Amino acid sequence: MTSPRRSTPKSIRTREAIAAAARELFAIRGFDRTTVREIAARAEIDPSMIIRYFGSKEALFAQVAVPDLKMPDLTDSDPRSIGEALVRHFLEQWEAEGSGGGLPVLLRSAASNPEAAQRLRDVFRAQVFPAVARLGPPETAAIRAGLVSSQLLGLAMTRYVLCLPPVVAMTRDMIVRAVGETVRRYASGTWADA
Amino acid sequence: MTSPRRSTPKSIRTREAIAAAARELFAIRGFDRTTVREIAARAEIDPSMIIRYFGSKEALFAQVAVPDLKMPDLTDSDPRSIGEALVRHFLEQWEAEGSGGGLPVLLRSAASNPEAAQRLRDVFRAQVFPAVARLGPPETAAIRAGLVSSQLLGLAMTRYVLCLPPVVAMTRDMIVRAVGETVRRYASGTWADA
DNA sequence: TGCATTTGTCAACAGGTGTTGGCAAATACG
DNA sequence: CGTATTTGCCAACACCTGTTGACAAATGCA
Repeated sequence: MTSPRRSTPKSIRTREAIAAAARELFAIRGFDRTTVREIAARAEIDPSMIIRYFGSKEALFAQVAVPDLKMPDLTDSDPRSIGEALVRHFLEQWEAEGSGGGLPVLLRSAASNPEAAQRLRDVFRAQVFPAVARLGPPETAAIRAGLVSSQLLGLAMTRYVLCLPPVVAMTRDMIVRAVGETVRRYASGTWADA
Repeated sequence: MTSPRRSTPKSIRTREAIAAAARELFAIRGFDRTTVREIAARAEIDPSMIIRYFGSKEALFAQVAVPDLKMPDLTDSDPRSIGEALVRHFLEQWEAEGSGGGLPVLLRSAASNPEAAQRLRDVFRAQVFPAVARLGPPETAAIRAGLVSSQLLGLAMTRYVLCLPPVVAMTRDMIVRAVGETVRRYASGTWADA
């Protein structure tokens, strides 16, 4: 008996083709409206391969919907510019990975898919919260992070998911200037000032 | 031949039972994850009745997903309080109608359902835009309304749809104070001030 | 009361879903 | 080269979907 061989170069290529096709479709249609057969067609393989490679449609989604926000450490930067920096980073992150990123995938499905929603809450707790916590008093960290998320998530919804015309038409710099100040206020916890 | 009679008291009752059940389920599961049979079970009638009364599942959704934001006219109120007034109105509106309102229904489905998204854009144009337009210079009306929507929609998403713990835990007054200032800035168009 | 119309139930349809097993071809390894 | 293993396609499964039509019961009107 010979040692069982696994993950040959060919299998890796198709595996990534499936993952790429899944990311694109999940990101523009959401989990429910994307069928296994559609993913297979885009990856140019048989639907049954998806099950063999990933086990199930849900498992494929779980492997594909893993956002990495790459949150920067803004502890040492000018407190007046952390808001604009955060917004700019968020926009660049989204538009760079296009509609194949983990965050677009999650945001499309989170409203109607409980597991996607849970995953998004995990992203908040593991990535947004720690980054925002450092920018103000610890006792208000959760609220500050929550408010920052409400604005950034709303921005992503209106601009990329819902495609509200005025928000889509705005340039990146316009958004950075307008929303940056909001995020700065939220992140630093200075909204109670009279 | 006698005149065909229609909309008897009994038919009206079941018709509204179907609509009510549909509103509740659409609002918590979204359009795709809600089945005709589920709606029928909750309304305690036969699935086929839904088709006979409304024509199709999509037509039922269209009849049920008609939000009325009841936007107040804030032209004559104190400019410094319009933000807080708008946020408070938005929160009360949402929590009053519970999960049976037209806006919750739409927001759950808009991310993955193109027709629901179009409907939400219509609500923006017909209700949010006119109300915000009066609160500042006309040439920036679209952008101001877009920014207001991004924050209010993000708030609804994080608090009611995604249920981000810190945002859920905040009291209504805390949200009004923190987010009100943001909405005021957006609505009046004073975010470019150095 | 008599009769047309409506309201409701049941069963079934056609189509699409995720998923499975079998089998031919390609592939890697001794 | 020979062979064990993998890769891929095909057909089919069991299930669920929205929707339809036939028929019985209830109902409103003259």
